[in-house]
Amino acid sequence: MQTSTSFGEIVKALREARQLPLREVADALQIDTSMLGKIEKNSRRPSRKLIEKFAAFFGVSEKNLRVAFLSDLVAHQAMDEEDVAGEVLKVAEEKVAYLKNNKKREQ
Amino acid sequence: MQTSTSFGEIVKALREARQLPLREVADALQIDTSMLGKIEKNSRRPSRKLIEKFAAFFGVSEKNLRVAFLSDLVAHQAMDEEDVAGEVLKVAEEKVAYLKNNKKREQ
DNA sequence: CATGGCTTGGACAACTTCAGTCCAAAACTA
DNA sequence: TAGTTTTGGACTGAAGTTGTCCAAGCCATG
Repeated sequence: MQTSTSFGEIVKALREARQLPLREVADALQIDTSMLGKIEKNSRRPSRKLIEKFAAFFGVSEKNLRVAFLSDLVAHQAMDEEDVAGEVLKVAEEKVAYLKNNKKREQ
Repeated sequence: MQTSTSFGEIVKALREARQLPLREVADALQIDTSMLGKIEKNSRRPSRKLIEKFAAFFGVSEKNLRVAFLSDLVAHQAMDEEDVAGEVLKVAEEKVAYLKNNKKREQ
């Protein structure tokens, strides 16, 4: 699997590998067929709960799915200012490190 | 200036370095005093237009302010799932590179 | 070509989120 | 104590989102 694969593409690939129609997967996850189709096209976002269901249903790592989903969001947010997207992510990393540190000390 | 400085902290530092009260800066930028106070506390987000005004008013790099602001957003979004925040940013970088590539080819 | 299931996407209502403002209380200064 | 600054609660209107319903398009197979 490529790393630059959107959450929707991953879910679609998993479904097609099992040769299941949207309807069946949607039923299993208790969502609308149309909703699932949109998630696969990245035009609707899965809730965290739904990501868990995907992981359970397809038997894949929930953590990986969460990373795939969140990195989509983050990447697109960074691309809001395309010219500085790379720098934004670099600085964000420093901030994350800083925030994690702070949290530790608060405990 | 530290790199892990929030947008609000930067703005506040700039204002205090000039010894200006919130009111004066707010008037210059044509926003509510309370709004500016909240922006300095990172509890309200500046619009892009406002970021431009900040840069112009304080005579600092607009790009730097945009990076500071967006990286705040991105860092906090990544921290929504603290346990995978680092990985999220790493994958997001790959996705950004990928998206930029795609855009180039489309031209 | 007709019937069936599959996929796609527009329209919509319910809901959530958020910027921006107003106002009053608290904090500070002189 | 008066005047100024800072803080934050409450609120409104605007914008965005979610999840669903429905209809049209698609593509197999009989």
